[in-house]
Order: sequence, then C-alpha cells, then structure tokens
Amino acid sequence: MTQKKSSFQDIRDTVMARIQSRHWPPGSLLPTEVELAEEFGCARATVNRALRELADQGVVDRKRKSGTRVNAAPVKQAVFEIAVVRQSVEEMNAAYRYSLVKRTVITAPAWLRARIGVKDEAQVLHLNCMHYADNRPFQFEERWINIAAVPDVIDVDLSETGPNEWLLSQVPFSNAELTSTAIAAGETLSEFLDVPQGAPLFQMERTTWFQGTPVTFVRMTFHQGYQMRTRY
Amino acid sequence: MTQKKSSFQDIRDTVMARIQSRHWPPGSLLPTEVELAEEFGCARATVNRALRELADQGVVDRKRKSGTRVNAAPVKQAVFEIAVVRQSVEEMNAAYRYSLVKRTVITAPAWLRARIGVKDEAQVLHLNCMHYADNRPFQFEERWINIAAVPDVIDVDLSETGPNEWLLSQVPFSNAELTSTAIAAGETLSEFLDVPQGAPLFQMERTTWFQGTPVTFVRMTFHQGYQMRTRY
DNA sequence: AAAGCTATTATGTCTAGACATAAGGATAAT
DNA sequence: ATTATCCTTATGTCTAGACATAATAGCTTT
Repeated sequence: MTQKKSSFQDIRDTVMARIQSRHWPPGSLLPTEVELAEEFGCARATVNRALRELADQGVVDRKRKSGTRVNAAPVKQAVFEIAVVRQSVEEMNAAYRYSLVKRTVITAPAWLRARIGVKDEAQVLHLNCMHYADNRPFQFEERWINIAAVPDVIDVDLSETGPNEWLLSQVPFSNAELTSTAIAAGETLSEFLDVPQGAPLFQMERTTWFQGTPVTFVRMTFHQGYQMRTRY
Repeated sequence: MTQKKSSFQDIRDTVMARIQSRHWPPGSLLPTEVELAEEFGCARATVNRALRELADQGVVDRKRKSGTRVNAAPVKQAVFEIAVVRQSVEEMNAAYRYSLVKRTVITAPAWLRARIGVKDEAQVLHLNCMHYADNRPFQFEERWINIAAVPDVIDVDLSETGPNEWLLSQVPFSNAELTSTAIAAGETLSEFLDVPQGAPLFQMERTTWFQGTPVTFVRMTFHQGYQMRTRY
C-alpha cells in the first residue's frame, strides 16, 4: 500500500483523519514510524516530523520503545492572545484614548512584596490609568512596576502612551502568570468605568517576570459586559 | 568560532539568550542557517529545527530569501487548559459531586440556531447540571446538545457522569469558540450557587464543532470568587 | 516471589547532501 | 517611468543512513 507524493503535512493530516474517523480509536497504538514510512513511501524522518507535530498538539502520546498511542483524554488547550489594549480597541474600529490618572513612587506594600517577590525596601512605581474606546470607558488599569528591574521607567513620560506598551518595548520576552475573575464594582471603579456600584466586572491580574526577576503586577478591570474571546 | 556538542536545544537556547540580551535586538537580522551551522559546528538541518521552534514560539519571523528576523512586536499568547470540571475540583483536593438537574428534548430556539448554526427544526437536548466541590456549589452548567451530531446522546444515562465527560469520549477532537465574561447572579443562579442575587459571577460560554457540524453549546457559571489561572 | 541483568525495540536526534520554493534585486523591454 | 524577465539567495523540505536513549520484556539469580 505504498502511496506517492507524501509531504509531512499530508501524512500529519492523513493520520489525524484516521484518528478522527476512529480507524485508530482513542488509546490504540499506531504503526511504527518505519511501517508508516513504508506505507507512505517516504523516509522515516518525514513520518517523525508528522507524528511529532501531532504529539505537540496533544493528539498522540509518544514514548520510546512503547510507540505512538492515540491520546484518550487529550488535554484541550486554548490559546488567547495577550492583546495590548490599544490594539483590541482599534480592532473594534473604535477610537483609542489613554489617560494617566495617577503616578507615585512608593515602597512596595507587604501584599505586593508577597505577591511578586521583591525585597522589603523595594521601590515601586504605582500607576493608575484609564483606557477609552470612542470616549467610553474601556479599561481601568492599576499597575505596580519594580523600579529595580527597569530603572529607566522613572524618566519615561507615561502621559501619552500607556505603561504596557513601553514595558513591552523594554522587556519583550517575559513570563507571566495570569488570573481572571469577576468582581463587583467598588466606589473607585464605579466612577472611572461609569457603572453603578456593585456592577459585575471582568478583572484580569497579571504578574510578569523577566529572567527570573519580577517586573510588574497589573490589575485590569474592564467595562461592564466585556467578553474575552478565544478559539481552538 | 566553531563550538562543539551542539544539540538543536542548545542552539535554540543560545539564540534565545542572545535575543534576550539584545545581542540581536528586536527587528535585527540573524545570521543565515549556513553561517550558524558553521559557528555551532553542526548540520544546517539542526539549526533549522532550532530556528523553526523559535519561529513557532513567535520569537522570530522567517521568510525565504529575506532571512530570520527578531520579532519586534511578538504576539504574546497565553495557553490555558480547558479543564474538565471533575479534574479541576480534584486538583484542589476536594471531593467532586455531580448532579443532573433537568433534562428535556426541545426544538432549537431561534437564538440557539443563530448562535451555533443548526437547521430550523433541529432537535436539541437541553440539560441543567450542578457540580460541587466538597458539597459546596462549584459550577452551574446549562447545555444544549445537537442531537443530529451525536444521536447516541439520547440513550445515555447522564445522571451519574456529566455530559462533558461523555461528549469528550465521543468527540475527542473538536474545535471550539470560547468567551468569558462577568455577570450578575439572577434568581436561578443565586439559588443554585448559593449567592445573593446580583453577586458578580465568572461565566464561560463554549460552542463546539466537530468536522464542521455544531455539537454543543454550553454556559458555565462558577461560584463566587472563582479565578481562572494561566501562565506563559 | 523478588530483585537484578540484558537484549530488544521504537522513538529522538543528527549528518551530508539534494532539490523545491518564495521573494528580493538587477536587468531588459516596453 | 513602468512592467516583465531572469538570476540569486535563504529558507523549506526530503532522503538514507547512523548512533543515542528510554523503556519494556525476558531471563537469570537470589
């Protein structure tokens, strides 16, 4: 059953189709790379690449000596893009406006030290910002920046562009931890976002590290009715 | 400057380190695969794999003839696992309990037809379920299943295991669209989740397709204070 | 029955070389 | 000046063969 014209993509797709059609049901063992290479009339390396991509996707599990098995309980994972506020506003075809509400330098309070792991006397820049879409409140941003990690932040003018965009240009490759939750609007949020007190709001918190040192912690609260979208 | 002992992972990490250290700043052009292969004393295919992984991560952009460039505005993307409720409860070391609240077969209402794209007379199975962690409300689930897509669902006993687990075993490889938002508890939710009316709740909606045909739409509302976590 | 050793096996990685392909650049024709 | 054509170049993919490595299965010893 040797076929012709088999790129690694063809093989990947063919194997995927056979899995979806239950020709190889969940939990079952696939033929070996050598056998598949024979069937598809190609080198083993080509089959290897095809199966490796399926393994990366979580569709199959591969183990030396055991072989390749259809994942019975594939870990579904969704990717969502960490959008810069400006971008997501502009993608809605709305006019973006940014405003710096407050800017102070403080010693990191205990809860912040515990959360991001900085030293006792660490100085942080505390910012409050508002983001608008067509002049309607879009997001209230409260942010703390570890000055030791990005000393330049002290001298940057943040009245025109948001701190997120500046930080991205400074620390483009970072890790982060992210939590989303629903909260009730308190006094401050109800004023800035123009909603009744107690209104349900979508809130995201993010802590960012660069090469192991904490850079920033940000709490973003969105306007009422905001939806975060993603697909997989 | 030829080195020794260079696996594709070493190369990937070394290149990444040079990018992070701004040896190759954002927007700049990397050496060609041939040049890097020479430097690292390995075959071009090895360099290719290393750079391909960085391209998959979004760290660099690659174009034929143009070469490999450090991505100036890397698209940050976070991956979160679509957890099965049972799993996330058990990971908290809490006892999981499930209960089927309501089960009816209906003709798809207009809003559902519009949302998932089924025919006018489509029959759907409408379910209400509750998930508990240590006997405290964890999630209220309201689900609609397109019977035409999974006819067997009619005869399945859903009083013991949740519909999600059964569907996963039937349709393990599907696409989905997912939205998260914050809502205020209405009468039903306040009763089932044991919160005051108006309490802010985290809600997720998911539409699932299998090979182009809509399978299910589910609205999951979590207990007050629930946080969705993810890292990247 | 339990523990330790060994051979086997399927995947993981690498190499050197080849051809394919997209895209930029230069040149020639309009 | 504009358009068409060809050449060059860097990445994209593939091959055949090699060695590395993890994990299983079978065998031996205790």
